Amino acid sequence: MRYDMADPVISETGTTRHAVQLNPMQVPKASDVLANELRERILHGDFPEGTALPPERELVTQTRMSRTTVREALRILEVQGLVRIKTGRAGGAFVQSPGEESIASSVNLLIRGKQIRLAALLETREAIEPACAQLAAQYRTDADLTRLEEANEAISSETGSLADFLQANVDWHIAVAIASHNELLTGFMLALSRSIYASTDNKGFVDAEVRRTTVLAHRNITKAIRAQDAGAAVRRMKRHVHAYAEAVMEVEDRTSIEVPRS
Amino acid sequence: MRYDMADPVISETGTTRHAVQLNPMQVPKASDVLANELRERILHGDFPEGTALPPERELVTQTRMSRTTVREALRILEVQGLVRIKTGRAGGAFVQSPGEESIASSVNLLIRGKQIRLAALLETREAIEPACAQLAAQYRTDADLTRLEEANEAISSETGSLADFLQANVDWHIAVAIASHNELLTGFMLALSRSIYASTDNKGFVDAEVRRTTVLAHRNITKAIRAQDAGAAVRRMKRHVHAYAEAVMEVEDRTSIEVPRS
DNA sequence: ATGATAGTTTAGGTAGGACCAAATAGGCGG
DNA sequence: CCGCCTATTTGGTCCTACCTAAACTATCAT
Repeated sequence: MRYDMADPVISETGTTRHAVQLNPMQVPKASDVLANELRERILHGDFPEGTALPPERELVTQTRMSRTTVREALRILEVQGLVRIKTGRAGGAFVQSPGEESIASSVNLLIRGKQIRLAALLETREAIEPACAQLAAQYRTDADLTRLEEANEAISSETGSLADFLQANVDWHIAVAIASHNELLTGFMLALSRSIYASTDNKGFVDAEVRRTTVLAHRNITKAIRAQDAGAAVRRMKRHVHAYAEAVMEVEDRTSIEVPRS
Repeated sequence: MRYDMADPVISETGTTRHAVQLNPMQVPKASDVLANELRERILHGDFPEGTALPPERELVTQTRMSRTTVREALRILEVQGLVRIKTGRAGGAFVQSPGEESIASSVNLLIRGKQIRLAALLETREAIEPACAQLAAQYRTDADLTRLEEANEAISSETGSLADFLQANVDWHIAVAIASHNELLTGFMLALSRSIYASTDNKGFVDAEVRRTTVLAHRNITKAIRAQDAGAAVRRMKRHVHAYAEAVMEVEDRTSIEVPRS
């Protein structure tokens, strides 16, 4: 749609007028404006991580906005994980770069809000995690291997409770993601694993048998990653998560899920 | 760590005291408390989508908090995409379920904030998109096919500007994701595509040749999806995005990227 | 001197009131 | 019945005051 200048029009009073045509315009909230400004500056790297923004009352004098508005803006940035706010003297808003946590929580919101099917979660994991394994095999460092081994040990203890097992399970999967050295994938996996963990928790299909198989699969995949055998890592991870998905879906039988709070 | 009750101690004044041991405690902000409460209720489904929360001033009387606090809480929910706030009479906070948008924006923040390498973005896409293609082949509806065809036509016009081409390109990829009928994957792809689009924009390696190849690849993949040939869809998509990634990286030569504003 | 303790200062957190701006509901006149 | 206008509701902004948290400082007792 185009809005052209209209011809001048003479009104009854004789004044020359131009019939201006205005499109419905959006008046952004003051706090959003401030928040956007600060966000851009932060992301642009104007303030290195850890530096403190000016105190609220000074932002007030600088921006000539009310303290309410300034505070709202800072709150927004806090929710988005761009600043961390500390109280007390020498407190204030400290710049930080949003971590995987922020992704995870927003993914969690999506999952809970849209009541995403467990099947979809598992599908997504089947898509992402083999790739993580591949990259992990390529780029893993010694520290990554250590983390994997630790998780493996924790998961192996036959005596642990179900919750312990599931937690160790999640830890291992996260460790693989971290080893991929791809922060995006890591963020996704973090969010996914937690949600899957949560929905698997009360399914109660994890028996001793499942635990043994899981431990074995993890060991083999870890071995492939250590050997930097990307092909094997992909293949085994693919089989592992697929088997898990199948097992879950067998128990599940197409039910809508409940993902508990974060 | 455990905190046990200590034995009673007699102070010099003769008063009987119990040396209570307190762990550093976190005093949550009032607005967070309210926000959490409302969030849980919303996600729990207490308010169906589209219903309006009570007006601010009524929440004030109900919660006995100040309006400032109530407003902050609502603002948080708005940022998280759980409510949409309208002004004016009959306005207020309307419940909505967080869409792919919220994921996309938070992923975008992560990418910009952590200065994620273009290589990592492409890696991630290589991980996700073949899976999208597979699922699309399985679950695509007629509407999905229509969307794919439309994007294909838009992209085919040799006369369009670079920006048009890239936009149509993104649209097609998104269409594939949508066809997968997996909202999580769709959200991821949405975020990814935009960022990749943005960073590819000023690389200027997209010439007529690249455009022809792209169109061709899209056509073939679309065909596979139409024919519900999951295997072919995966294979072709894999090759397509991999080729694209290789081409980009060749031009890129390991440079840190600049992803412009959302 | 030294170490505990009580102020002091600087920051964010909460409260409540006043007023502005947007948008609709509802009444009024044609 | 329709269009206009006003009244009212509801969010947006500002202001001012006061509370609380935390770090610094001076003071006082040992």
